[in-house]
Amino acid sequence: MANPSKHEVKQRMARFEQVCREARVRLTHQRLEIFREVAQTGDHPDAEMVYKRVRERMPTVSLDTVYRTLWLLNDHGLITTLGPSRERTRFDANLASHHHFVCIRCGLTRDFYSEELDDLKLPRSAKAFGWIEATLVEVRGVCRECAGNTATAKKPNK
Amino acid sequence: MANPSKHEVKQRMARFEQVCREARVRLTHQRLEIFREVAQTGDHPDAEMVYKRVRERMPTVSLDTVYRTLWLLNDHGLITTLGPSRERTRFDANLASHHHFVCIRCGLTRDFYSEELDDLKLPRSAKAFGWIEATLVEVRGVCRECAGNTATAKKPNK
DNA sequence: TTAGGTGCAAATTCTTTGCACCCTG
DNA sequence: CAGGGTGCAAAGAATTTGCACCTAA
Repeated sequence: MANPSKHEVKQRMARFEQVCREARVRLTHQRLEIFREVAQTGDHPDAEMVYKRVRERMPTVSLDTVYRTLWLLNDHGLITTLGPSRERTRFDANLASHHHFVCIRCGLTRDFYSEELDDLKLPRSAKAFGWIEATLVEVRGVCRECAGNTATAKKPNK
Repeated sequence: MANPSKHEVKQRMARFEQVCREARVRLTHQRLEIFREVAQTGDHPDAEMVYKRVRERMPTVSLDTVYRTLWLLNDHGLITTLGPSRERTRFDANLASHHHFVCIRCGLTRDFYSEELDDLKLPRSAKAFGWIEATLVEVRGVCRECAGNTATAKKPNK
């Protein structure tokens, strides 16, 4: 398993406590356990998975607390989401090899092309996971419209 | 707008008709319009957006037909999805710069590190979209377990 | 003490499904 | 003309919210 080291987990927990204190966010048992669960695994669980695992140690947590806590952690920069956060599935008819620019404020996603990027040299650690079909580069940034217009920004999660 | 050229759209439509015929999938008005909608835009719409736009031309389509058709097109390789298809939001406590290996069969996602990949040279076309915060590489492939065990594969969408 | 946080249950939102009728091949 | 495809309505999932009680600071 490619889980973070004990040391790394400790660092994450420390940062979590620090950020919570600075932001005046209460350190409850639930939050502690929910964060610990995400911090100590390398497999990027979804809310349901976190819920199941935390419940083993803390049988009274509720799923809605897990959701609330995960988004809270996300809003405070303690965790991130894989792929576009809180969005529905989006479709793409471009079958040619291409890459994406994604605006982290409004979600705008545009294709771009680069032969150089289509054929990246990958480190051994990446190849070790299995057979590789394709690599694609996701460029995260702020699109021109959002950069020029603060109001375009997505509302933070409360 | 970075939409595909008229010529490109025509090619996509032609491929669509060809694939449908080969797969014995009926070419209905609905499918034609739904595919056209995805094929002619560069903005990666979700099901709801496709529905709204198609309905302007074809006021009787239903949302469920849009869903069914999009997944059908996906299953036949005529379109793809952005990010992990049909999955819920997944969380990640790894704040260090890193990249992902994603198994296209089972969804396994693992981190890997590469200073070289952290600092890719991007083409001008990518920079033109706006301010760039970070780039991350997504390696798509088949993990070792799935490669060795066909049964692990995710069921195709019916 | 006291405002923020939690669990519960109900509400929403998004997506899928069953069924009778319709239309492509 | 036959069987796949569609629209409708209803079911199912996934996620969020209102509220009364609880608890960290």
